Amino acid sequence: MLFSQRQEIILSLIDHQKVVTLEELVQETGSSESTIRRDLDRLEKAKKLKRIHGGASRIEDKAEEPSLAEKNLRNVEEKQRIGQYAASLVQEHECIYLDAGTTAMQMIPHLNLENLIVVTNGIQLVEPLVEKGIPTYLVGGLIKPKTGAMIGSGAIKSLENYRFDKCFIGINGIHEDWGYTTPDPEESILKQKVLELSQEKYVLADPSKFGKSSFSKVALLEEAFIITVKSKNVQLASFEKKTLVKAVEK
Amino acid sequence: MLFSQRQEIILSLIDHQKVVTLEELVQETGSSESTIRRDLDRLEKAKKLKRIHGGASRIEDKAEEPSLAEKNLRNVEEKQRIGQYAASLVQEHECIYLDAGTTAMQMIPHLNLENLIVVTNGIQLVEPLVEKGIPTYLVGGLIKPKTGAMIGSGAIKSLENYRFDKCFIGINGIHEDWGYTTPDPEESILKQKVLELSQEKYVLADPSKFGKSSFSKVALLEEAFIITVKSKNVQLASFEKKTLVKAVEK
DNA sequence: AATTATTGATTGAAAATGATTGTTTTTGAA
DNA sequence: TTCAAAAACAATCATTTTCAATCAATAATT
Repeated sequence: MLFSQRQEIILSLIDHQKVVTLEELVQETGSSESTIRRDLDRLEKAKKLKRIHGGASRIEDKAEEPSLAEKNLRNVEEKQRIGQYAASLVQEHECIYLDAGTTAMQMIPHLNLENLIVVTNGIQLVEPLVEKGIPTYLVGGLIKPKTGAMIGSGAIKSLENYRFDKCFIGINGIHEDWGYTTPDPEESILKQKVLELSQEKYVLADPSKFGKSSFSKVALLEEAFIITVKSKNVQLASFEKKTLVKAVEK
Repeated sequence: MLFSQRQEIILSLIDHQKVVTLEELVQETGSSESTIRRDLDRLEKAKKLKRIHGGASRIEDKAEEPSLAEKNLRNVEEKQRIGQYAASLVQEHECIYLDAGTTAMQMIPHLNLENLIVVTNGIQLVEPLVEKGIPTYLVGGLIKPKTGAMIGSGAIKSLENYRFDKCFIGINGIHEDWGYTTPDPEESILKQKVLELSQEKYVLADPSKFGKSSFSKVALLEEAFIITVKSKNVQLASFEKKTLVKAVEK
């Protein structure tokens, strides 16, 4: 059996059950213990999993899971800058959509406007919004346990009651050819619907998202504007040909 | 069994019930006492829990303030009893509605069923539900800042996608003549809709609600069953003439 | 054919486990 | 309160499991 086949088995098992024993993997692949160990070594170096005594476990890219609460504290500063700029685009009397996730959440502290209405699908955004005194609508639907985002057909249906002046959505990958992508198809559909319902469309993404592409396609580059921060590691020229890109200073 | 698997069991138990005995953990994991002790040592060093004589307890990080809903700590014990009994009425494969508010929330710890689906309009209920692994749908709509409940026409519309085997709603006043009442007309309409969509209808109310009536009428007494606790201050006879009343022991 | 990469088996070392020990803490009856 | 029995504890040991390192055999590449 080829390494890539085994890798697939290993990662899929880990993905489904969080931890997997060496023995299970030997069973499942028919390979020897030594081989599996070597595979695990490689996959650990590639940061695809974490080796533990007796097997391997899923990589928890965040230090700890504070239940549903705020996590993903990576690139906070960048996200704050993006959020600040994005918030400056919003004007009084507008109705805007904020996507679930940390990036759009960073806009909230800077939303100092009267007569603003916010719609979101992220439970985490509700509390800061309400505390700011902003009238907030939450999209209904099934709750995605990991992220506290609303998804599913109920959420889509729920969305159709609204129209937005502007929407601000987060994204996992921005690729020159493949456009905006995200890992969860359910979320992808929702984002598409939001874009459809909005006059002005903004995608918020820190530089780490550029050049990457994820499983599920949301939209083409030209279908939304991009807000990001300047970074020497990312060449924006090719993206700027297709859409408006605002890169704020660090 | 691998350490990480045990860790998960241990932490989840502690998370749910605050303290856990060594014996319980031995039972639950099938590992020996020695092993569990060592696990607890490790987890204590990692600040994931606090060891106590006989087991371990949750680490009380800091004052968890619910800011959005200053939790109504009145009559907690009574509400717990009511919640416990109400939860015992729920069966597998059912789809139930839980009203926003502390009383219905008290049902959650006792909802130990497989294949249960919960719909709620209370944001506060989401986290405990999700942590229990219960598939949860949140009604969409406008958020009522004080209570974190979803209200308004959007919520009503959002509700119409569902049908419930049972619903459990909280109420502010139960009056012999005026029936069930609540102060907020918006909430009242929502509760009416929920009752309409449910097969079996339960109103949860501690004894302080009896004989009172509030601004907005939800339904007549006979339109729902009542779950409360026994109290010498309340004469239930007149209510029992009109509907089924279950008064659990204190 | 020679070289390189991958594999499975073997080895002693390291880690984890369960049982046992004697000690400390808790409990409850005097 | 005091004291003895019971329960829970940390420390230690022998056993089992898992580990990394090494080696020879096989497959792929040059």
